[in-house]
Amino acid sequence: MDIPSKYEPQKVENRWYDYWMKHNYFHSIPDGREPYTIVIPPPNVTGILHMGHMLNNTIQDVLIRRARLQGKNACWVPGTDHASIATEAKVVAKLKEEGIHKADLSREEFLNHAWDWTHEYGGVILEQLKKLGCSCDWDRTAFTMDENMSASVIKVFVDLFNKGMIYRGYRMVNWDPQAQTTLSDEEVVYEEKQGLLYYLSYPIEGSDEKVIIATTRPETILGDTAICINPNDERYSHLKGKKAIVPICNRVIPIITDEYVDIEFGTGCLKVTPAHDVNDKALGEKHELETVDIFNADATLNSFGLHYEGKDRFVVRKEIKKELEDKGFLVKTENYINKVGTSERTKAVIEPRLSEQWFLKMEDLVKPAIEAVLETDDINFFPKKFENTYRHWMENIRDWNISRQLWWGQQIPAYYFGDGQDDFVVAESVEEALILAQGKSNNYELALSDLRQDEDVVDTWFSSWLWPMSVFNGILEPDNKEINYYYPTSDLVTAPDIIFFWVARMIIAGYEYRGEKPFENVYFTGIVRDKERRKMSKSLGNSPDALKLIENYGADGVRVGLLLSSAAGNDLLFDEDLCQQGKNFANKIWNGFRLLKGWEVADIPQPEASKLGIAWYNAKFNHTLAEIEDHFGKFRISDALMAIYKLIWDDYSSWLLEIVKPAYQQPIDRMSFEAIIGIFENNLKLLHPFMPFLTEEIWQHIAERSPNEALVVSQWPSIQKPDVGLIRQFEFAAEVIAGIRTIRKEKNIPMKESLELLVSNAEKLGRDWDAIIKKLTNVSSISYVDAAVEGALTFRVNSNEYFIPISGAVDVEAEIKKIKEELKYTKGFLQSVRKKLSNERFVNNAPDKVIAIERKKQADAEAKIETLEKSLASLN
RNA sequence: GGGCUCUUAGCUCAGCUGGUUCAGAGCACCUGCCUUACAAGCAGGGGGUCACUGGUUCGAAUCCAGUAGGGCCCA
Repeated sequence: MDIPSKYEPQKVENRWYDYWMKHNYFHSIPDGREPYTIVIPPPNVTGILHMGHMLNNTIQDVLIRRARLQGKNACWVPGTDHASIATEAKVVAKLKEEGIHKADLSREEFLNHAWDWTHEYGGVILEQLKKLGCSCDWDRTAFTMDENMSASVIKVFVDLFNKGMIYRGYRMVNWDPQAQTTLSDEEVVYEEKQGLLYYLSYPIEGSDEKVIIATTRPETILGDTAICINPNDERYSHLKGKKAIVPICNRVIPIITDEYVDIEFGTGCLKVTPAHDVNDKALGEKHELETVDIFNADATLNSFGLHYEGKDRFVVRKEIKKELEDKGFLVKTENYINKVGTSERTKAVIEPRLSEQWFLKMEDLVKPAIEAVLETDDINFFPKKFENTYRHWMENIRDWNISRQLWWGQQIPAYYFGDGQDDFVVAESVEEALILAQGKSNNYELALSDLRQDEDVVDTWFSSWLWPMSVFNGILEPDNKEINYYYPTSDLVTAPDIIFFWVARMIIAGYEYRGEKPFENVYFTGIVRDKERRKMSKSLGNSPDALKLIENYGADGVRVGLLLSSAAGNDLLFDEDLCQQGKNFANKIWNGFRLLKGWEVADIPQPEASKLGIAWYNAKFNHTLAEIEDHFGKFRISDALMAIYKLIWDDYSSWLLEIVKPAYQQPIDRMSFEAIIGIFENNLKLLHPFMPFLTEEIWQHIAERSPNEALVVSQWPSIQKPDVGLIRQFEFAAEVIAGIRTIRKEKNIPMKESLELLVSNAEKLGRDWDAIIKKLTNVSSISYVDAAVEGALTFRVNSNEYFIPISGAVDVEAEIKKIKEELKYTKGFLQSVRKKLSNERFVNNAPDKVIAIERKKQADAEAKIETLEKSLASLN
């Protein structure tokens, strides 16, 4: 048959993915087998595949495919989340392009647009995952705004409210004026920005004196309601009890004292603006100050901004500087770098803003979640170092602001029936709300039309924290067959930057709603960076096109490239060369397969070399398999891959195939051939989780297979106890082979020219290895001698000495020099071992095992020195 | 400013509870080879005071303390 000499992934990948889908291999239903479950970290519904997704989902696919091969009931649930801020921002932008303003739409109209958008773009990323080879159970694809998912969110909200854990509060929140919504602390990114420190003078009422304050935000003076000084600051003690006049608006404000003020900072005088700064708000409450809010929702100034009304805060900053300067209030400015909070999503500068919000009390909820990770090890983090991060956050947790001033998401199920602070009820439906409201208000005339539902939606994470339960409908039907079978899930694979947003909260929700962990292990991947260690991002444009990579290197090549360099928990410095390495590997295996395919099989006796080679490989395979299992157990995915890579490239291709390969145009014996096919198939099984397409393609080429014999559902090899002695002997033989090759290379003796080998076999290596040595080095005969051979090139392996007589002059001087060098090194080594052994404290304190090892070192070195000295004597 | 973490070959990283897995891997590099499976390959080779300083120990890349320099998270 005609097989191309290069593997062509583009031609086979779609075909096998379709085949897998057609035969439903990825679909899971509960049965008697052990479940192995992963829920995908739902990507943003508007997202497209980027490097982080590729890494993350490749790892999940490796885990799930391996579990499937191990005979577990593997279930990988895919899906997306509705990402309220990001999606709403995109929809608003798109509508704007079409000349439609959100403000002109009703909630329903806007949501229709958002759903249209979701239906159009929502599936894109999931389709891309298929290109990568992800073996998700697509029948289970979920979306955080699916009907039952939303119903779960509402049910949980009502439940927590009824338990007294959700409350309304007037809080200083992180306000994103662009998205016009609140952000959690975790969604705020602090950036260093070059700004100015403005020194402003405020007149003191009834005197000519002035007081100078320093501020980074001069526009907020219009919201000032006090000046604060430190009571211990003698410079200002005479101002105590007096009043100051705010420039421009001429508001008369008290001068208060509080130790909060840092005497060293600025002038030691602080202007207090309770509506626009968290610390000032605290001061305001303590000293019962007035609160003057000068901003509109979009961060333009309101009527308190006087003649600046309607202008943006940054415009006002410039203009007010000029006005203050003109009127003589601006004393000076200094350059000042301050950390400014910005929105993770919109990049807008965050405005601290007083706002009415819904909060979830965290203090009690967090307790079982802390215990599970840090005390009982019910849940394991890989790498473990993230437990510290987790601990720090959990032990200092603050209440969760769960409301968002958006429309896209689950609308908060609170219904207002009056204007009073407490005139509301919380219920799963408006009908239930009405009954509750009638009772609460004692007004049985209340009608549905009297109820007004809260405008806000809940935070997207308030949906996704239920994900491991809600994808199995475990909230609405807590005792259904699926949730009972699949929950708790097995492994979660995610990036460390959402450890608080998501991982911690899922754990909290899991214990609250099922009394059980949501997953057993959490594997944190690294962050994908470019070669300069910069995080890959759209704005930097340093992220390669994921699909283009797959096109160029094949999905398998990209998967291998990503995994090879991603040690657990370390950031991955992505380099396209890595994908090239993956592609090369695919080609290597492909050609190994071509070699097998090209052989003619005959019923002839099995050569000794092949027999021994195969026995050795089986030992080596099992040895490596044990290593691989160990790596998987510790989530050392890249190490597992590297072990397989070396097994296939070095042990299988470079050694075994060369050992059994028949001479040109000669047939191979049937026994060896069948053994090699079996070996190759086992290799393919180990590799399948990493390179699913290539391995399935070759697997199906090897033999006609029925659908239930496909590689994707075959059986992971079980470990046999390896013959360690065989492995050690092979290593010795390999050193002999390398020795001969080195001599060929040094003396420029071509492979075609056969050599004679003589050996002084002090190590008593079995003669059965001779056949392999001869075959791989083109040695015509191996003879065993007791004394050194004159006129020969030599090399040593341990205390064995090898001689290669060659016609022509052997450089005796060079041989002597070589031996002397070896002798010198070995003697030095022996001396250090002897020193150790003659140290009484070492012998008394070191464990027996260590001493035995040292004794062996000593004996080996002594034997080697004897050999060296003998050969030296024979040369002289 | 607080917490966590890291520093090992040119690059990316292993190195578990101190002792032959102790100085390793892959890539890159150098030198030969177009040897009919594979030049996307084969064979061979060079390369590191384990950041620095001290301590504990019979013994330290590994444990402890300090110094310098990175990174992450939180304020």
